[in-house]
Amino acid sequence: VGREPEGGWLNETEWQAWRGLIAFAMLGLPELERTMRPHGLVHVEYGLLAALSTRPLRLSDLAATLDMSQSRLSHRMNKLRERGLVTVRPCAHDGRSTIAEITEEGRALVGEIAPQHVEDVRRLIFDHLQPCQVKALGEALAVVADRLGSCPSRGDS
Amino acid sequence: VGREPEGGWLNETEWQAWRGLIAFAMLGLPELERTMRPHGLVHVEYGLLAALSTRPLRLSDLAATLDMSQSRLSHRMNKLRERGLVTVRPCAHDGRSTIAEITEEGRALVGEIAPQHVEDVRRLIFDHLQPCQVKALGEALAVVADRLGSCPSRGDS
DNA sequence: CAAGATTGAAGAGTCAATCTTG
DNA sequence: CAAGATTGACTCTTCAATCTTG
Repeated sequence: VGREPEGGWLNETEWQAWRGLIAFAMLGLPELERTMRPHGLVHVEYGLLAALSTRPLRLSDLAATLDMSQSRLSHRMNKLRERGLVTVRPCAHDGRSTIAEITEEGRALVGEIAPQHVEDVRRLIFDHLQPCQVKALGEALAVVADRLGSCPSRGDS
Repeated sequence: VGREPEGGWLNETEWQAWRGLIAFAMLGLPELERTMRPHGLVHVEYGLLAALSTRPLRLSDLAATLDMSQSRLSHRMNKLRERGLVTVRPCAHDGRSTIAEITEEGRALVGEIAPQHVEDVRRLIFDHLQPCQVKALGEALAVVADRLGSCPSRGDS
């Protein structure tokens, strides 16, 4: 925002909360990216591998899980496929769908990165909070997820 | 993250909080961008104009205020200058510095966008929270901001 | 026609290199 | 040499257009 020109449309408390969210976006997220970069990944690619490490997934479901557009997913999957971290095969039941699966190399990379990533998340956020604060944070932000998760405003094109 | 492969390195509560933060990044921020796009701006450019609407600023200070790298600022300022939304002049006291100032057109654009932006922020976050939740959110995230704001890990190149 | 998926172009962000002034 | 600032190359994201299958 920038502290609105003509007085405050957000009160002092709201302003602090908003500043915190923007700080997370402008400082916290780049910090996560810095951990991924030496491994040749961006954060969302790690998310894809982590999701696939549980079980193979339709590309559509994968995109929905990570709140990505299909085209964004497609570009990321191209890279991951070229690096041999995932494989892709047509779905047996629906010729339109594609199933993505993680490879052994992909699984190994996730295993290598995961501890660093969790440590990042702790160092960035949770090391500084009391359990009750974590709870409050989660409950407050759950609204965002619920509200936006079921919104018509998304979609690829 | 993606719910780590081998069990939970984050407990249930932390997981919910983390999910909320990522949801904000993956759903909330793009929503803000969608409001800016019809005006030919990205969110951070609006932030720059909003900051400059208070008073002229050295580019360095502007970058620090918005937690941007100098090169990122430079690229954005090129665009804003070409569109006539800001002007730039050398600093009188230090030949290395540059002072940025908003133009009348820039000020008008901020005035046009600001109400929509504030409404976005309310609709996304604060309309759904009790005052005490806003307070808790702000206090929890203030730690993040403080912690990351004074970190050695940043810098342009 | 709708759903799943891919592609290419344009805009934005990051990094490294560079330039100038103190 | 350090600080302020700029540039170019490369990568990532978005959007619109397209293709295929149900």
